[in-house]
Amino acid sequence: MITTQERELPSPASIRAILDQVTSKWSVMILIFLCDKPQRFNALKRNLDGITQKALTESLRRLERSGLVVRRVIPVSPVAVEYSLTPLGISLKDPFLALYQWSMKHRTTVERAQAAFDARP
Amino acid sequence: MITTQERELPSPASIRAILDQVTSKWSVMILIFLCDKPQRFNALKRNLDGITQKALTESLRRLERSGLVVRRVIPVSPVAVEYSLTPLGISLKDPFLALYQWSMKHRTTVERAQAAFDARP
DNA sequence: CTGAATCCGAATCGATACTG
DNA sequence: CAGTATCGATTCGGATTCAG
Repeated sequence: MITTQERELPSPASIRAILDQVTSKWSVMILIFLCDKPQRFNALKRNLDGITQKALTESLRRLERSGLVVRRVIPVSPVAVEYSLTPLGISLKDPFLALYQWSMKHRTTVERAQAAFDARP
Repeated sequence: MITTQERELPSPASIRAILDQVTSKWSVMILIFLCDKPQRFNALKRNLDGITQKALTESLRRLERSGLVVRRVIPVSPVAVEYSLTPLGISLKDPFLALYQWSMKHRTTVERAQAAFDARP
């Protein structure tokens, strides 16, 4: 029997809820790009190569909702919107960078494993 | 124009494909549990508290396909199946532990940020 | 015990069009 | 420029059933 009462360990489900926010579709890539400097909507869109407006909007909302990203409207014409990391967002930099570098390092290994798996009898 | 030819940097899309495998729904939690020791299907299911058979099966398949997990059938009766990490899977331990610990540490902060966001006018 | 197969409604996706 | 609205397509999730 697993309980969370009186324990400092939260339930797996509640941790996974957090992980879900943080590892959702474009989150890692967006955070990585925002680490460099605050960026505007279309700058992110260009960098992310392949993301749709809708997906980018939704991802940024989710990150904003979780307190990782700040959305700042700059009242010029036409309107500019700049996204930047909060301190909480910055605290994810190291873990995300580790994930990102892992992905770069092991990309071809993973791709080969997948191809081999798919070619199985 | 972005190309990947002759560059050591893969395209964002190809990196995200890898990240998707690795950060997909239950991956982090499964890998964390498998770090301790190889485990059987139902042991994982119990530990993961809330996962369905289908989701666990699919997650394990995905991890196996990407070369992170090995599935070993132990021919006893009734049949036992043990899942364990490959060296590649083990190499994810540190990044995932970092993510996991971040989630535990900042869980309440994130939850409060979400509640505040949702309560906005 | 460890799954595979199926069904079905819900959620998500991508493309397109439109707006301040 | 930075979105919102909409719609059809695909995928996903959970429940159930069956099998080696």
